[in-house]
Amino acid sequence: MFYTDTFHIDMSRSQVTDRPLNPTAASLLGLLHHGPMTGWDLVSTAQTVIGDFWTLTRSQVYRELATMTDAGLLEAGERGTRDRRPYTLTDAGRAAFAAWLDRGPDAETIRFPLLLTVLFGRQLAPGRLATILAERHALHAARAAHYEQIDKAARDAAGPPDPYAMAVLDFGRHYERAVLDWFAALPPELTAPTGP
Amino acid sequence: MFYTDTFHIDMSRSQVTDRPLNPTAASLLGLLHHGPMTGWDLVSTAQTVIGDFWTLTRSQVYRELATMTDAGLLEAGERGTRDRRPYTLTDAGRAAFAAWLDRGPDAETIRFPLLLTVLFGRQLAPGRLATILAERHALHAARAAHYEQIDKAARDAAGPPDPYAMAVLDFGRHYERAVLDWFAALPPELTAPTGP
DNA sequence: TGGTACATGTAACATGTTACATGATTAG
DNA sequence: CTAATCATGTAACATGTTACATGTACCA
Repeated sequence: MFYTDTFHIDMSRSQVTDRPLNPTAASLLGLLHHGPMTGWDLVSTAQTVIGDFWTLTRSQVYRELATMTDAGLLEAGERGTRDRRPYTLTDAGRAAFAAWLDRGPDAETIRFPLLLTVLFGRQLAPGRLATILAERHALHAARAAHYEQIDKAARDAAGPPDPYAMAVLDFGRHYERAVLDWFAALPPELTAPTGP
Repeated sequence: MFYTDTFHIDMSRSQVTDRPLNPTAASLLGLLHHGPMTGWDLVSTAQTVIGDFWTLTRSQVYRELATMTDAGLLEAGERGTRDRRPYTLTDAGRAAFAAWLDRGPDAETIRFPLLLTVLFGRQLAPGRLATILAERHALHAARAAHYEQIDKAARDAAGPPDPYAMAVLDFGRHYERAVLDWFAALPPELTAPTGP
């Protein structure tokens, strides 16, 4: 096999212990505080809970679970039906998460390809930029509406909402509203369907 | 040497031609429309022109320049003083850039580690989240002020400002203002220095 | 009994980051 | 002539993405 003879891979995995967690791995640990979950569960939970401001893929999740298990931060349970394998936090995992959380966040990275398009927009055919902007605008309007809807649902729910989760949601609302405002403030030269 | 016997690296490089450009590579092509530049020039130019919404590192730039040269999108000039090596757009490079630009932008990715910290904030020691938030707030306030300053300078400059560049700058202003608004709207439970 | 949704994982590759090595030019 | 800055690049690694392979359980 190709995999079994790449010994250095296992070496690097076993060294994970002394490297600081990455935010993706840490998030998985954070989610596992609610109880054992399988990779599948984690992917879908993460998607809904942090998916709006943090992307992760299935592959990544399984990889992080494997390395964190090797590092002793997680314990893999017995495979159940459909090969479901629950992962449980260990004390080391809990400690690693607490340490990560307390270190404070890194700076955010915004990567907004639309701004590259705008910056180089003069080189597009007349009207093409306007089309692109209109498409993007529709997308952000939909997202903004989506957030408002979630916000309303959370407010209408019984009992006081979790202020931490609400703060995160509120960021999404502010962000999308800012993007919409920006669209609205664009000069007609850029948004005119016939081009500048 | 280690490098010379990894033949497959050159293979993958030569296949770059038929894969679509990535936004980082495309941006370099975009910048090179103003004339030949060296890797160093590109790094510093990119830093100021797109650095606020697109990160790139020196290593990345040199790598992209090498692969794009192999793919025929660029032509490497003679090394000048201090080994400065200017890269020039080829017609193929111009065409590749135009095609990339016309395809329209991908969706943006926002990765905001602070939101992870907030989401898991309940697990921090009392007051710690408030401290972190205050630090971040200061940082964003500074950035917002910075943008306003650039905006003012651009407006005061002689001649009409480039509407494309202004639109990009304006996004930065909207974004930072949204972040500041979000901070201001956070509930006291999260921002109280003694913790919730 | 056959299709769809569930579930796990590897392989291969693309992109991003950090650290290191080397040398040229310029200012003092 | 020496320290700071300019300039290029490789090495090593970390992270992110896409495609592929495999099999299970449920439901019509």
